[in-house]
Amino acid sequence: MTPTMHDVARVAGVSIKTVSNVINDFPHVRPSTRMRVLSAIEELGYRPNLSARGLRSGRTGVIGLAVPELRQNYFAELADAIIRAAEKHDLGVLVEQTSGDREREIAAVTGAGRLRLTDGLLFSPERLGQDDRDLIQPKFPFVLLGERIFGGPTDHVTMHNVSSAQAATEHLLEIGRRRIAIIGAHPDQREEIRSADLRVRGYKRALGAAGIPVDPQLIRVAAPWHRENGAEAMRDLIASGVAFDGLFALNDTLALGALRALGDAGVRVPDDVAVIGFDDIDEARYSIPSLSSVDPGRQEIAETAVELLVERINEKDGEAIPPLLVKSEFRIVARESTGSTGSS
Amino acid sequence: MTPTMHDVARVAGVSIKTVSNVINDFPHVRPSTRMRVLSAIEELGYRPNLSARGLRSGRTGVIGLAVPELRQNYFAELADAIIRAAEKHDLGVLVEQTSGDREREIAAVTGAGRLRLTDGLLFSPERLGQDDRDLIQPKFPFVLLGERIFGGPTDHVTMHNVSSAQAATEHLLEIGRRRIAIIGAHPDQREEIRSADLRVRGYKRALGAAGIPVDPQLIRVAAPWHRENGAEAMRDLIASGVAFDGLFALNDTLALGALRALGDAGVRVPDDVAVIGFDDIDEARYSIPSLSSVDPGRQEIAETAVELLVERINEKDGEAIPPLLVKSEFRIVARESTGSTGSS
DNA sequence: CGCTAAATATACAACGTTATAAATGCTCTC
DNA sequence: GAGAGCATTTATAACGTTGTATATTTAGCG
Repeated sequence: MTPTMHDVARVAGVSIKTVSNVINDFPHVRPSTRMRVLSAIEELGYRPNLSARGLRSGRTGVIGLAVPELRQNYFAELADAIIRAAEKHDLGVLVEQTSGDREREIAAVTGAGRLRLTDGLLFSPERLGQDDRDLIQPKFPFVLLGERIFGGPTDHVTMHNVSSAQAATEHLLEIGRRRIAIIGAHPDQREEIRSADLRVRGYKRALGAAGIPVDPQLIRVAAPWHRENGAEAMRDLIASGVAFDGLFALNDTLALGALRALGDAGVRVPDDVAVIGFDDIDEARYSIPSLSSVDPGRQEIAETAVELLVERINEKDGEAIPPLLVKSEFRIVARESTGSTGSS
Repeated sequence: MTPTMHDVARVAGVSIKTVSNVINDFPHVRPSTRMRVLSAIEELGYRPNLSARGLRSGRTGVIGLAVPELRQNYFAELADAIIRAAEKHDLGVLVEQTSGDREREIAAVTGAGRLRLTDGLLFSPERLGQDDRDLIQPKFPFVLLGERIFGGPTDHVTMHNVSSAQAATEHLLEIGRRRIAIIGAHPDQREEIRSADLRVRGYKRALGAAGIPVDPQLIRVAAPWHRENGAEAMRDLIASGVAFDGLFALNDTLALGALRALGDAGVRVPDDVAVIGFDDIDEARYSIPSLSSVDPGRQEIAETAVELLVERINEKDGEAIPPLLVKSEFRIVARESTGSTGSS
């Protein structure tokens, strides 16, 4: 039914290997022969069978991307960026959702699941944490994303959590805020390295540098980082009667929920409370008021991650390059919620 | 390096076909043999090579999903739902972004691109329209999504655009609004069947049934359906001085933009203007005020689409079932923007 | 011209799985 | 306890591509 190389070879009057050579841009093919083959391909509407190619060459041209859920804005935007980046390398992306399920995250790392069809995996965990570091011993090209696990044996692309959180806090300090609350800290103090703790550390560092004491009452727990939890944490904070004039929400989704709760309570933003989030999702530009945020360099993360993965895929067995840790550049985006009138 | 069926067969002391039989749950395998094979698989950490399976069986276990962009909330949620639905059928999903590019949409339909590795394609066009119907002659299992093209030769899953838009408009009428504006109509009147026109038709039908004349000044163009365009259309409408007390935005993104512009202009929602959107994206629940919307049955669309595709994939050549058109059930979700205080 | 070397094309064997058909083993029946 | 008939297992041939080794053609040079 669908034509194969044999059909093309027959029509063009050459051997099937010559067809293969033309398709793979091998050097020594006479222009006239190439022509003949190409027009036969055209005529028959031939397309290579990628399964066969994959079997023979050991490459499928597809990489896997394992994320919690696409309905979370941040991951949708990440997936978008990664698909674009993969495209430049002529790679397809098979998206797997782990739904924040521990077992499924483990399955993804161990290469169970569907991912046997892929040349490598980009993995962004949501449940696995630093304690699970030793689970990450993938037997295939692998790049870790996010900030839940550090020091593993694989390449890792992440952001400057501490310094960008510090910069966000400083942004609030610069506009004169002194009682800066934070929403999104993690309840479980045992667990260490994860975005929440890193960002809280940056917050404390900024306060410390400004000579402002840390008030534990201003550090509010919220997990997971969904809108409702941001709203709830803010309602609690307001109800507690603790005074504050600034808010650093550990991600934009929390910030949007908090914005909602502030609005409900009649608190004016940024007049009474200035707010900054983290992630710079599209939505931040359009909320009321528009939300200041930290752009963690998502595009750069995506491109770097794909490039690293491609390198690992192409790596010869011998030349084991040690695992790389790459951090992308961040940038503070000031909008209305911290008193900026610009329309970025 | 990675073990193959031969290795498993050797360890288990059976033939390779028996291993295959165990893996594929073939009926006639003695329990004791099955045990032996399974433990050999376990011991070696064997995983089937999907390329080889794909080559031999003609199935890859992967379907393609072509959407404009995941960063558009609606498509992220659609992709999320589709990946979940595909999982139930043990299928992976390769996501391709067409970026609203005509050529890329055509490439997707004609099966160019990476999609040769897939068993079938779910396609949600953004540029191709009714005029391009004849381009859709896919030579592989295919299900069309959305409402840009009708009457094609393939299965098609879509929503009740007219009646749900009518219901949305009626919802505004029921709370006493009489001057109902609409945002998101398409500028080009030549092109016919597409969400915008269908939804405008439902709007007109509702007004007609209520004996209210259609005021063309209340029908505002906006395209594409992004937040900025919703905001801009609303600013124009306000600036025009035309009186209105209700707004039906043709999707939630437009509505959120409009909400923003209304807020900026000091118009109270829902007191001065009641607003309803369309799509019921997650975000609608958390805007200020929360946004009433039409839930078009996204989950149902996703599940139906995958099921239809699976049926087409399994279809024997002879039994050509005629193309099916399926419309999912919708539901009006009333929130604050139309005066509802419930917290749905 | 004739010889060598390079350029070009070929035949055939993989890759790891599943399908086919045939072989073997087992359980009945009479 | 022999043959029928089914359950179980196997050997072997595909699937469509690319790599290797080899054959053939063309070009270069003295």
